[in-house]
Amino acid sequence: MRLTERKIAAALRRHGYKLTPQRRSVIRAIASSQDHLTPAAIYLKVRQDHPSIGLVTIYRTLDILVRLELICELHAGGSCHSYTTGAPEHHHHLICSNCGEVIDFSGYYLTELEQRLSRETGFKIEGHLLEFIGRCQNCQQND
Amino acid sequence: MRLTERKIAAALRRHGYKLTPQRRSVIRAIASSQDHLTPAAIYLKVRQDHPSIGLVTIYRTLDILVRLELICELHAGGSCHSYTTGAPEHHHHLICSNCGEVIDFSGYYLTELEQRLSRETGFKIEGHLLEFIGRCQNCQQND
DNA sequence: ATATAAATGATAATCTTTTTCATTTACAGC
DNA sequence: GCTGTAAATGAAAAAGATTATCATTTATAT
Repeated sequence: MRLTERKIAAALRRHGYKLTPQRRSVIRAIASSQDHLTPAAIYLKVRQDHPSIGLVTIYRTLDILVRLELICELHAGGSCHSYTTGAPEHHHHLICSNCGEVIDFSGYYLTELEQRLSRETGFKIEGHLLEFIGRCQNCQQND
Repeated sequence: MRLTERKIAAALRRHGYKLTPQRRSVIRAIASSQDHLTPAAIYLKVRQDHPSIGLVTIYRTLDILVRLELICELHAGGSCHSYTTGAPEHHHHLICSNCGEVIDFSGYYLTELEQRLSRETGFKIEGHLLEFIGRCQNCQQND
């Protein structure tokens, strides 16, 4: 279950940030997309509503949204620095290497492995990054 | 078990690439470091041996080494585009969020999860990215 | 020793991301 | 509804990161 535009906007306000039309538009761009978008791609989308928006505003908004964990940054498949809508619960991603579609999956926990690592290395584990990359059904057929 | 400078160099040659002093030096920079280095950091290190080396050579060498899977690219902890020595077997990384030390761990397989995802989504899974981030023992003490 | 394809470094071009700062705006409080 | 104020925006430029081009150099097979 992905966060909707409404929920992201509400969370922004709840944290004391102003809800400007530009920010709304950035959120909409991300929330309305099945796949992950780079800052430049978001910029292009948002400019349809706000022709005079600056790329800076995109970067600033993305920073905040990532920090509040309302959107996720993806890494697998060569595309660092691209973003997709967040989700309220702990989850991971499955990304299509062809079309970029992102599927969330939850219910998988790395607690045991985390404990093993902690025990064996003395690390105090703070987080992890787990992403799968593959071909979605659609892209398999059209090959 | 990490690949040594020797092994990486040998593998390069085996794949038909020339073993230049510059490439040797890039490999040494990465292999001799406990943690992960950005292209710029590698550039600085290598310039001690090769004051006239170009940053381009660093990028070109990194490209090749990644493609041959002789070095790994790290993503967790904010530092995309940084590199550490590869390993001959399937493994994952544990990265210190403070000093950047990288620990490899192996013996963990995601086959079951992979099958579940494949079954549930129809994706043909090609690979994955699993990295943990945390504080190493040293950095926990010096806080 | 030599020929040759591959690799290098200098330079410039192209992105991408950050800084700075004057102007504008969302919204809390009245 | 107004209004004051801190926060947000956009323009412009600076700073960083990455890639392209090309003449020169070099590793290595023979």
